[in-house]
Amino acid sequence: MNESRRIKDLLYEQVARIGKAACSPKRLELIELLCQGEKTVDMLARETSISMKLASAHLRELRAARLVETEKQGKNVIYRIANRGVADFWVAIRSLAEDRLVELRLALEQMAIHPGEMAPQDRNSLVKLAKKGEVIVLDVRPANEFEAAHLPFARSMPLEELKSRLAELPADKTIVAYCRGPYCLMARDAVDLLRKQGYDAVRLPEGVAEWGIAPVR
Amino acid sequence: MNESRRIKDLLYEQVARIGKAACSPKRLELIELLCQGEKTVDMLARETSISMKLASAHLRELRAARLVETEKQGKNVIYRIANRGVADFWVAIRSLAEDRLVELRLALEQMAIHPGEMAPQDRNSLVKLAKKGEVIVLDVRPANEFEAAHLPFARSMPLEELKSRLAELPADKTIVAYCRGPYCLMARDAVDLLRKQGYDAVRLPEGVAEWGIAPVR
DNA sequence: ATGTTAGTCTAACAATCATTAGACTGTTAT
DNA sequence: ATAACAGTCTAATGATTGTTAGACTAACAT
Repeated sequence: MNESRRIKDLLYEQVARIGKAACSPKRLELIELLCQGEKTVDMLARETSISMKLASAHLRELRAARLVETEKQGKNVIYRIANRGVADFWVAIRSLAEDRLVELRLALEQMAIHPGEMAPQDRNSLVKLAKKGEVIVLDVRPANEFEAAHLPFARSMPLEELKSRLAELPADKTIVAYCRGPYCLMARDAVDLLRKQGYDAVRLPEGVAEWGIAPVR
Repeated sequence: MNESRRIKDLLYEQVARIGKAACSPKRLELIELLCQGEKTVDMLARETSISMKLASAHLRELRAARLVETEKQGKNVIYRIANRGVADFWVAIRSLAEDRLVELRLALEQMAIHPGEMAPQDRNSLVKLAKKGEVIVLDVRPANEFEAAHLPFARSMPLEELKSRLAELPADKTIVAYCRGPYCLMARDAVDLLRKQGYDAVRLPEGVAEWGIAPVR
């Protein structure tokens, strides 16, 4: 009888290792970033506004749970998610959180007060429109993230370059901007800028993780 | 710039509340139990081999994350999972853990050394066989869990009653026993007993949560 | 060789969490 | 009324974490 207790405790303890990896806000943010593509420690530290030391410590936890893998390249250490299941898990825990926690839904609604928020629509029809060139799907993340993975028929134009590259965008097409996902504000800022310039722009609050597109390499 | 940092921190913090609920082995075990159907605090405490006080404290955490709900019934407090999404999450985190953690896979293989472990097979064909009565799908969990939710065409025969009710089982049919899921040992014990009695019995290491069947009420 | 960059490791402190004990609150039974 | 039951709440403990600082290492540049 106590035998099976020991076995059980062992099993649940292992599953809890994944929970432990997911119980810190910063670690979740790191996972989301890594879903966009591989990154070095200080890229991750800068994006999450924490010290490299702290980033390193959090990444160690994620590695202990085998959710991320590393590779040394020159003097950099490159982190990436272990596989697509990790990205799926990030989407799953986020969607459970949004389902259960009113506070989170409220905060997201606050964000959506900005003009140009897009109602989540059918992905297939968006892809068709993008394929025919009837809308421009604009990826405003840094270029290396676009290279690692992007939505079908998307064009890369990182937020920092947007202002100076406006001439490349046709003024008569609807522009659908997206970034890292619903918690990332780059697409929102891009839409603000585009609308001020007279473009018909909307934000798609999804990214490659939500579309189930895994980064290459 | 710092404005969006604050917003982001808030969002990830909310998601981390779900992670925190899932970072303790005992809380995961409680979630799994509640996936079988509603239960009182001391039922949960007994099943998980912890004190009622500790169970109460863990359940408070789960309630803070809105993963469970309570209802007072007489002098008992009844806990149940908030909705089916919670059960889906339990299956998701477990499957990520099994994918990523060799230690967990090894422990599960140890368990499967027992005779009568069934290879995970097509659910539809199992249901068809059960419907035609060509196999007996046997639910060996306590009766109230069977009532809350069970696999299609399953028969209830709780493990404790199994020995005394053997006469009810046809000796010429294959018996597929299941319980609360892969981490529960009741079906394994049932299969051991049935095989000793000469039955052709196998264990299906799945339960209602894995089949996406939510408990009623 | 020396310094710089990019990162890890260890130790330490503070903060949080798990667990238990003890007092407390309703509810039912007598 | 009183006792028993089922559970919560508070406070206290020890154990784990989060976070930072300082020493360290490996790769590259000069």
